[in-house]
Amino acid sequence: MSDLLERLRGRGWRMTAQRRVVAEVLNGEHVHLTADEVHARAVAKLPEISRATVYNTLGELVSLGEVLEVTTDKRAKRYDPNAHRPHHHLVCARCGAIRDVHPLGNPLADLPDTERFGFTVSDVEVTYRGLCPDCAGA
Amino acid sequence: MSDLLERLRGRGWRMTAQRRVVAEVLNGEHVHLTADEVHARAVAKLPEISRATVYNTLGELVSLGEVLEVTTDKRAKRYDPNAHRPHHHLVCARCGAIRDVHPLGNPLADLPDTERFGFTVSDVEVTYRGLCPDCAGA
DNA sequence: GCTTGACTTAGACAAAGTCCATTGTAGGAT
DNA sequence: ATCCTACAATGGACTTTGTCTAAGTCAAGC
Ligand SMILES: [Mn+2]
Ligand SMILES: [Mn+2]
Ligand SMILES: [Zn+2]
Ligand SMILES: [Zn+2]
Repeated sequence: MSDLLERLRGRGWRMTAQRRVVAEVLNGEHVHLTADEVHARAVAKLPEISRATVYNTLGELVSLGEVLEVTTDKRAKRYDPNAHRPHHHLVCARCGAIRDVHPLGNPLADLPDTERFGFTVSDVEVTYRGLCPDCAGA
Repeated sequence: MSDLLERLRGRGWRMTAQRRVVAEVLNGEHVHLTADEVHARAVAKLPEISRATVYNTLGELVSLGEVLEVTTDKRAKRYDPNAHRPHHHLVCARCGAIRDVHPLGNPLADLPDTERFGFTVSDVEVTYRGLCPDCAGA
């Protein structure tokens, strides 16, 4: 998305080949790649890009609110370019496939005051788990 | 809980000092310790217990359904002895405090068929985030 | 085209977790 | 009570994921 790149340049981001490539890799719907996966795809386009730069760039994109960190997987964080429409995730317990989903209702409203222990609750993260059609299809 | 130990012995678990100590450490409400924290507390009661044994025992307790793995923290998995009453978690974004919570309603019902992509959805995991009273009180 | 501070790099380091060969022991058998 | 043996514990090597740093490179403004 050159949209994204424009926006970042406007925010004073110095444009480099490495950052362009990372932004290109993080493009599309239902994209939830680990840092290593991003690195592997970036290397295919720009062989000399380093792991550290991928980590740095992902971290910056997260700070800037352009990419979300998702932790559906207990092993590695995943990076989600769909940061502008709030959503939750549906994960296949067998193969790990991840889809963006948009449930009805607001789970925040379902948490009664008596269950808040005085916390100021500001956010909720929901992960649905099950089997994808491929993995369920006997 | 000797309840737990009894149940496990009934299932053919060989009872050892190490397993007893790990089970003792995992006792109480709102307990969500990392493996290393479990190890530290276990060492206080049984100095020679090894890290590997703590990991093995926690893994077995999870397989047996007696302990839940919780991943509210992106760093280390946490182990939750409250496995018999389904619940969700409320996490302080600042200090990491974790409380068990029991929301109303069933978030599974809030996911329309059109948002299921053919998945067989069987479970949902909800994490509320905010600030605990201590961290919110400036 | 210079200059310069921001960016990139390779590799060391760290934290969380797994694996394995060896040693120890719980609990049934005698 | 003692023996046996399959199961469990141990320490350390190894892997994975991520962070940090010192030195080299380059985008962009002048
Ligand atoms: Mn997503
Ligand atoms: Mn819990
Ligand atoms: Zn699947
Ligand atoms: Zn707090």
